[in-house]
Amino acid sequence: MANISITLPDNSSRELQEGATVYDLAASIGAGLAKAALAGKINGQLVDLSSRLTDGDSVEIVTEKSPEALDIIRHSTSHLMAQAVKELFPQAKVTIGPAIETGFYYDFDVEKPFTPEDLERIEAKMLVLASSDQKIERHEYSSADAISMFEAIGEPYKIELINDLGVERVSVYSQGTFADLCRGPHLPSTGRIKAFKLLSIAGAYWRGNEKNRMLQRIYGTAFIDKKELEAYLNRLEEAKRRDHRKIGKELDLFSFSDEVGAGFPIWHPKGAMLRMVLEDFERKEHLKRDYDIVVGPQILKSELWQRSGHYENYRDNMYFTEVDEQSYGIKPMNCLSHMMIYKSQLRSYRDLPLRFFELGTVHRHERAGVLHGLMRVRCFTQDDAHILCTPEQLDAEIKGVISFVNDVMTIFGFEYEMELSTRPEKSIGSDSDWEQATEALLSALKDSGRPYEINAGDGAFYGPKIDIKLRDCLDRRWQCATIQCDFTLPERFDLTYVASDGERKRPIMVHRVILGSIERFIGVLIEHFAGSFPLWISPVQAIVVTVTDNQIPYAQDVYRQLRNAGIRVERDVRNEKLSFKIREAQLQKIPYMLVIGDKEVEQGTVTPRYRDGKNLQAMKPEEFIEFVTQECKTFK
RNA sequence: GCCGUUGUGGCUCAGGGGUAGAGCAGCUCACUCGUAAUGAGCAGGUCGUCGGUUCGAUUCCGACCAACGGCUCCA
Repeated sequence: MANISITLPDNSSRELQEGATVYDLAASIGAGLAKAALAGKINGQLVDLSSRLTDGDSVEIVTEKSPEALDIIRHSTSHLMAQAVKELFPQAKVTIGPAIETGFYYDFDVEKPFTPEDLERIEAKMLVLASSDQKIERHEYSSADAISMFEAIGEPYKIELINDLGVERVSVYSQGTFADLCRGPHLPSTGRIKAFKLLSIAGAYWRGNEKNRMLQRIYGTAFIDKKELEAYLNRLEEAKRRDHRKIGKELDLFSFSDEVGAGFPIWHPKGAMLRMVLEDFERKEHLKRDYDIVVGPQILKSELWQRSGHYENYRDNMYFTEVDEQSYGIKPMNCLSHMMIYKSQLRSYRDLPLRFFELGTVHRHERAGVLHGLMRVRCFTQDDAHILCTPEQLDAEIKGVISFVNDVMTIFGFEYEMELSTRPEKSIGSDSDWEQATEALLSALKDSGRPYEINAGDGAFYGPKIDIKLRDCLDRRWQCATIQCDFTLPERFDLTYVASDGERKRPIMVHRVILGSIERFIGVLIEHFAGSFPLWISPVQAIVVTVTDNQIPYAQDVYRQLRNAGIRVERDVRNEKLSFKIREAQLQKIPYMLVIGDKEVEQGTVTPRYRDGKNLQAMKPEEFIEFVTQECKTFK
């Protein structure tokens, strides 16, 4: 029999008999590797261990340590789940079941939705199937054969998928009596699946289209071993503990009320204080960067929204009101009044760029099912600005915004990623406008030296945009900042400036937010810090705590001094045990507890206890004021 | 908007066809006690809303509202 030559990742080569598989290659290298092998990579393409090699292939063995391992394990686990579901619910129709970032899911078409008890049964069945270590085999068929096969076993969704694929041949993976259309690759046998858990049941539309039938999706996750699975499940628990809705209630920051309406947060004193600190910070930072602060009204005539195109494209998300037979739209965006400010006088190229900043509160009628704590609400305040500039200035302005975002995210300690979104199907504006705007954003992204991704077709209807997603301490991503180019609104509103040659020219408008919305950003902050905010943004920075009633007059005096100095301080002079008061302040995550007993009264000091349990040296109240002031200056 | 789950005093939750219970918080009293819960007593709910079934519903059924997990959508 002829020999073939295979190249390994270290560039060494190996001779094998013709017809050898990836597994044979692993076995020829060593028994240990053969045992650890999960899949292979031939010429960069992920394949099964059973794949045959041909002469000249370069091959890599995928083991648990390979970055691709997790996806393969999860994908095979989703098949295992489908197998279990088919055994328990033979009438269920299988659809698709991919690996995702945090695990996997599989969508089924069933008459009756799954119950939590079903989930337990399915998981138990999966354990049995895994321990029986069934071989997972790949077979190739012509599309026509595959279709008749799936017709015979009554799987219409698979037939639809094959028809849409429009290819000659398809692959089918089988394990036991279960067979599924799939590109693969998969683990060699079900016994290789060692650590998984089914997590939740949800409705999901076939092919993600809400006009299609709703399927039942089961989410699960799988890891290389039990230890990693446990670590992940612990992280889920930690995320639950940090949930901003829970902490928001515990720290008395905000609430929602049926009587007020869904999606309308009510800001309690401490939450409002947190907002105020952020808003003051933003005003200062914007003034530093030559923005002008402006203010527009909450409602504007409907005719204006018609002119802007919002009425046409965004009406379903808007609230309207009518007074004296005049219809008004409650603003879902702040751009219109900013444009009217621009239009209020004749502008020269010497005036540009103009940067109008507004902490603009907007209302958007989001669909009922999408609301989520502070992350998705119907009334929120954007740190919104519109930059009007010449085409020549666009590049520098966008770069300026990106550096602004970077400065702010560094202060809060967030990592972030950038994405460019291009023209969507439903849009206004000419092709050339879109090209020019997209080009400007792209060049700024390239110049930033940071990695970025491209989301084709995900732009706003009036222009392309850069979205900035920050990562919190649990590695979750949140859309906050966005920079949107707009060639359309200046056109619609006939915005002009007089250029150096005396000609009237059209400015470009850039819509941008840094934090995004104060509401969402606070939600992210709460979860990131688990409610233990840095001193500079803590709504309550310190609390004066007395040991007994004897110290009340002095404690009041200290409280007054701190208040007058602008420290956000509270006092707890209740007739309670010190340990009880410390406990309450601790649960409120107040950075400093200023303990006052007889000793402090005598010496005219306070003893600050940080919320991590450590005491600072006893110090004079004015020293504490100085200390807090300095810390806040450096955003600690 | 769609699928599923849930909805009991301020909070966390138990209960269940015959007109409601705990802990915490609140209030009162006693204790004046130095770094995560002092003790005793009191008070507090038309069991999300509106209909239906029933001699009788908070408990069963339906609609609506809201929250939660997703889908779709988005700052």
